[in-house]
Amino acid sequence: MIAMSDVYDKIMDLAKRRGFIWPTSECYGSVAGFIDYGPLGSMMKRRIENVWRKFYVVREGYYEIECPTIGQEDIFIASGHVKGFSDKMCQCPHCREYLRADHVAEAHDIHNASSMSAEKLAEVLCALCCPACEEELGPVEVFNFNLMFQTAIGPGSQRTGYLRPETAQGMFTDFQRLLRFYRDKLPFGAVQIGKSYRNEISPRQGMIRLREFTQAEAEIFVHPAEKNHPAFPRYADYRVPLLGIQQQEDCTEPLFVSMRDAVQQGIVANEYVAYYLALTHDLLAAIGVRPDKMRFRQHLPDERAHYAEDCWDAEVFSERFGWVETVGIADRTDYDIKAHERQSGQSFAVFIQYDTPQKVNRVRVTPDMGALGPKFRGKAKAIADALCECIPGPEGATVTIDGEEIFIPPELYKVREETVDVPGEEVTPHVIEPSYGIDRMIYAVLEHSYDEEMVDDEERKVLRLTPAVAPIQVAVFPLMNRDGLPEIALDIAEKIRIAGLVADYDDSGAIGRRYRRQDEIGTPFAITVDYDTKEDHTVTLRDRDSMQQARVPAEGIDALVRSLVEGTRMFQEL
RNA sequence: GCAUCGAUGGUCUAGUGGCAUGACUUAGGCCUUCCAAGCCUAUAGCCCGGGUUCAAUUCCCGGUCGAUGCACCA
Repeated sequence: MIAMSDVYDKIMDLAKRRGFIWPTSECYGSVAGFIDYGPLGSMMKRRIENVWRKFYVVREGYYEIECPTIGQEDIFIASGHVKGFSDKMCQCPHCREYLRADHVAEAHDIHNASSMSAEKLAEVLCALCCPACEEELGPVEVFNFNLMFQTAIGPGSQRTGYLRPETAQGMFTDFQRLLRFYRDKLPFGAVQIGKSYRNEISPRQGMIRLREFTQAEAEIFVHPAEKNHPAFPRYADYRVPLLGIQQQEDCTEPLFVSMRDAVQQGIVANEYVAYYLALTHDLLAAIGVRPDKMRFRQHLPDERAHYAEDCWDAEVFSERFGWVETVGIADRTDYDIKAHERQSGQSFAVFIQYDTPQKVNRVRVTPDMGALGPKFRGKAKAIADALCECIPGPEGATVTIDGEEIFIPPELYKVREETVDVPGEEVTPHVIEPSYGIDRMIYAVLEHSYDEEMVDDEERKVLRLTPAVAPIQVAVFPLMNRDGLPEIALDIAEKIRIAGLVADYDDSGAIGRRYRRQDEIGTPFAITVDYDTKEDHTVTLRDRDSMQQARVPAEGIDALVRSLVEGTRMFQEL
């Protein structure tokens, strides 16, 4: 193994040269925080997204939706992004440093700075010194820097729109439609894979902090009192490294426990969260993130959103960036749904029918409108409504209308005690949210797959991508570019393409060079047509990782490669 | 955003106030019977804008991108 000191540089160099990732619009000089996926990168990204779909859409049955990347202001008022997704900042007039206004104040022992208004903060800051240049700040303007990209919808008197900072809101705003789609039953889930946007102040770290990035998010709506995942046994014995609050406080190694134990011991809040911790571990491993470079870190109480019951980040270790948050898994309770109910004025409740209707005794007041009407005239309706809500005493009932207490004698209404059937109840669902950063997953896979080794005194660069995510699954070569070999090879490549795989045909240069080209872009298998092929209709099949070759019949090679790519057969068994 | 440093074909690199090196890669050809062999040929470059100068890739200023530190990271 060769020293991987600057593995990031090597990967980004490879990614640029071979068409995985490019700086965006290079002819105009690029923009930080934006990247282009080249031909191989796009294919790899699509394949990673498809692995994700296999887990969430196919297996979990949470169907995918697709919402606009631009949303109207109400959405983000409800979500809290308009107000909360911004920082109060100011600029030092002396050194022109941008400062977090509340942080400066708090550094000078001024409490509650984060809850102060901009005006109040400016007042407080006036007498304080800049932490950068130590000059007195004096009168400064405190302004909000919102991390959302703002835009205008339509011409003329325009409505404000924002580029979404997360895909999640689409699942919330479509909640009522989704509920009907799933025929009014909990639990159900919906997912979305798409672009999100955050106007980061200073994006660095290449593709780790982007201003436009791809998220894959699932919102799973569950009954608030039923947080046991129906398929929990699937992962009950699955073990993942958990860096809980306790381990972080004690600075100890992650616990390696089964999901069953994690829930029983109260490390993880409930089965749902635990289930998606395990599923995430499973999924990341399936795309090629190394299990020994993965851990799940629980949010500490002060970094967790106040409404979140439990929150974990899947972190992936990078030689360059250390532990990188790649997936967030949170129990967001009913916060989002309640917020959209308030903002939209609509009910997002779910009516849950009981197995058998419950018998409930209750007192029912029936106002005698024939008597109330003539007596109270305009107030009669309000009094009648109030009577229905109150519990009358033996002497009569007292209701309050517009602050005025009115006594209603018993002869103006009837009281009946009755037993009614209550068929069910309305609940506000809780939301379990696994949220994946696709771009970071891609980077992690590239970094964990990159390898160098010496072969015959030459450095061999190889991306050990799992076949499930490799952009090109098989290469087909004629050993010589003559004697009818290219025709046979082209024919094989065509058959493989018909079988649904991406095959790269290459007849240029020495055979070893062609193998190396494919090694560098992670193509797991290569087929070479040689002179024996003409005699006995066999070809060599070469395995990228071992560089071993097997002689196999040309007939059926398409099905064989397909099963190798799908993992139903292994090369070593050939 | 601030400070420091950097930017030469796709990649790595030499060098310069006056015709810009070499290697690798790539493409075409010759050769070649399984892991970057060899030979011939070709393509391709001084980050962008302004200034100084007869002349700027080179010097100066501004910007972009990248690295590092600070700040920021719901």
